[in-house]
Amino acid sequence: MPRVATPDSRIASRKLEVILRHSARVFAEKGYEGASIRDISRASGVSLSGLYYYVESKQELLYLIQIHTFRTILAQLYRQLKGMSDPAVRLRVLVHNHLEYFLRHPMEMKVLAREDDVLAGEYRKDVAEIKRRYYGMALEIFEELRRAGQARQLNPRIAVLSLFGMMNWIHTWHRPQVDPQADALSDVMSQMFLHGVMNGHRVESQKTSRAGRSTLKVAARAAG
Amino acid sequence: MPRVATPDSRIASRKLEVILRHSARVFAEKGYEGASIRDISRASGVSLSGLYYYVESKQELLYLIQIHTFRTILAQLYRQLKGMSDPAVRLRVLVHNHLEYFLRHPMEMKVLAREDDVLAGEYRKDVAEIKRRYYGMALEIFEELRRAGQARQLNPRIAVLSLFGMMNWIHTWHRPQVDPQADALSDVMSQMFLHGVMNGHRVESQKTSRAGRSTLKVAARAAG
DNA sequence: TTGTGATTCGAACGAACGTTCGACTCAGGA
DNA sequence: TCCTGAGTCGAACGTTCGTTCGAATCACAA
Repeated sequence: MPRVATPDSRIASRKLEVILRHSARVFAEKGYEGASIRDISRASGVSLSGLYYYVESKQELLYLIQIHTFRTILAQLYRQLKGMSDPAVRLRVLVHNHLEYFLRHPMEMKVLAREDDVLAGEYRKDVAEIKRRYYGMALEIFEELRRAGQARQLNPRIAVLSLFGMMNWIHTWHRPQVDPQADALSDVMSQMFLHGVMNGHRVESQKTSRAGRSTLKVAARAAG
Repeated sequence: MPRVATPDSRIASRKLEVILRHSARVFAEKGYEGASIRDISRASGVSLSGLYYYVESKQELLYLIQIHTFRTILAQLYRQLKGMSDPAVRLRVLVHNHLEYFLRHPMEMKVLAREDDVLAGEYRKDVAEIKRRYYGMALEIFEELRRAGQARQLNPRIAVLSLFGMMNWIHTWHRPQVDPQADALSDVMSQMFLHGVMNGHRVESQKTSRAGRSTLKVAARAAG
């Protein structure tokens, strides 16, 4: 069953699934470069050379983990957005979908967030493309928010990438025993993104904002 | 001059400075594990064995980069916060200080953000401690914001870590030629953190918030 | 000039790396 | 019974890894 070209049919093999699951754990724990094929062999219970029956190289291991994770998240997102039209709700769905998947698959999440630069060639292009599709979805939703007259005049690229930053950084600090789970967490983060942490006070005008900035400038100068 | 215990006196050596600067670049480009001492030797123009006159191990290279960066950021922050009392301004100072340093030292920033788990033993403890101090500063400022009655009832840990997520994620996407510089960027991110991206609409009440959440639940169920 | 400690480096160490190869087992069809 | 192809693995390949060591060079005080 393995040895085929398309990633999806590859994953059809039960044993490859097991290998990928253990690989994700090992990559998450030691990083891609820090993890050795021998570590993965030991963790998955497959002999060193046996791994190469299912996979062409260490890079392909990482590629399969990344591409499968992105595909799944994106497919779930499309399904959940169907029928939703209110931009604010659509954004909350995106956040919830992202966090729900990430907290259910913390190892894959860590690998996705950290091993961004290591893939090369066709692997890299493939992953970059699906990632761009995902980013595009978020951007679209934010633009809808703006068109609906609800979002302020912000650089959309920065707004969306900041949102992803909030979400993806979770892998560095989230402890399941201590921190809120996906439902509560996505509520908080959606609220923060949409309305910030401040209370009833109105948003500063552009003018006050400028004044605030120059305050910083003065402070910086005073501090040397 | 080198071969001394305290990191600060170590950096007093000009040549060690050069080595650390090139090390940071190499670590940023290939990751800690992916980078070899030979890469660093080549980049810094110091022979392979020559490096070990200035440094005990590859780990110490990473340690010196991280500890020096944190020390500098923290010291600058203390200086700039002196005399500022308005919590909102203090927060903006923190954000500006963070981004200003990070965009001026993108390599160190990448190393700090990515190589969080690789240090061991005393190195690890040292870095963890100063990082905790930095996090504590942010937490304090957020609590001031709350005491001043300005911040909503949010889990402070999540709020602060989300802010750091926004800021630290920058290393994955910021292109100096395309994206705003530190001043503009810290304005946008401070505003986003404080007031969110939404327009004049009032923050949803707790009740509407719950309704919003259950909307997601229904959507998730409908989507299977 | 000689001696000394700081600095630099070429060459080598053993260990670990990703990958390959040929042999083996085993189930199922002829 | 024999053959075939999928699945599995031990052993080894050549390379690269972090680190060490002893010798060479240097600046400078005696």
